Amino acid sequence: MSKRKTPSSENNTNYDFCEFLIELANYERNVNRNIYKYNAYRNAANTLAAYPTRIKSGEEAQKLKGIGAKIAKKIDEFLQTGKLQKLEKIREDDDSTAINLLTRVSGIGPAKAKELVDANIKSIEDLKKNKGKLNHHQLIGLKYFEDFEKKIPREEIKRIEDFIKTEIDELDSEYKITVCGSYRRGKAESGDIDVLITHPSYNSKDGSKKKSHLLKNVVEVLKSKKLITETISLGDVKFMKTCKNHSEGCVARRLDIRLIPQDQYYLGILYFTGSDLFNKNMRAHALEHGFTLNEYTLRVAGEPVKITSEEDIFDYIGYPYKQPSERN
DNA sequence: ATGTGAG
DNA sequence: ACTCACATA
Repeated sequence: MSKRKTPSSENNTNYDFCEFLIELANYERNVNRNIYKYNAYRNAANTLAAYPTRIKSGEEAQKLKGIGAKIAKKIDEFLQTGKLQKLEKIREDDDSTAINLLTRVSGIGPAKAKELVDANIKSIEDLKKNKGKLNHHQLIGLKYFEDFEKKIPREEIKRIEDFIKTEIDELDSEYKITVCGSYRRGKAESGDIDVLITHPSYNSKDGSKKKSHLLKNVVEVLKSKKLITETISLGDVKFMKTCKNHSEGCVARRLDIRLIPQDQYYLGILYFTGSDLFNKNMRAHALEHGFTLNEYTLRVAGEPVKITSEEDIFDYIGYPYKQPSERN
């Protein structure tokens, strides 16, 4: 999974326009720190992505909501020349490419990247010479810069899954463990490993009770067994770190472990299995039928519905059940 | 309390 | 879209 989101893609006759608009949007956000222009370009891209027919001129596009004279002009230029002067310049610009590079380091976002570039730190090499400017998370991102961009083969995740299940079962057999994300959707490779755990003693209703030890204990075991080698962050419910798999030539991986209250487990699994687009569509369907669906609860008229399986959620909102592999 | 970053 | 963790002030 990459850090940047690329939304509008398939069966979109205006895909090429959307592409350059999104590139411009990212430039405005990451380099100029102008969130308004960013939103304007994103809006325009979404409008064009939803438009059923091929746009033939800027004039035609300008009739659409969110597209004004400036974007219309760019569409004309793109139609006539196949490219944009402005984008060509941006792609050549030193600071702009440096910011795009630095932003690929986990923990470095647009703000930090800009700060670094302003201090004339523009490459991974420069970063290594200026570790003092980085926080804990960013240091790990730098250390494993290459590793974290490598995809994780399905078989490796499977081995890690089995390992975690075995070790945790030994710790406390009442834990339930599910590996979600694209792995659960059956993909041959994934960007990271997303593990959801729950325990019968942890319920969203017993509120104030601190249950963080349930997550910490798991992390401790996996640390002692050398699966977890570094911790990026460790909160009460969410935990991210890197793990090394000895048999895989020591590539560091991102492992994300979340503790979910038992009564919200299936909603969590649904949410973290994705895909993003699938979730979006399913939530939209829920809304149309008077439900609200999020990561934690399914509600009818504000009242939470009791869920005891993933199928339950589909049943309640009248959405045809889809196997994880059909949610791509 | 606020900004940042991740997912 | 929304929430969480962390680092500052």
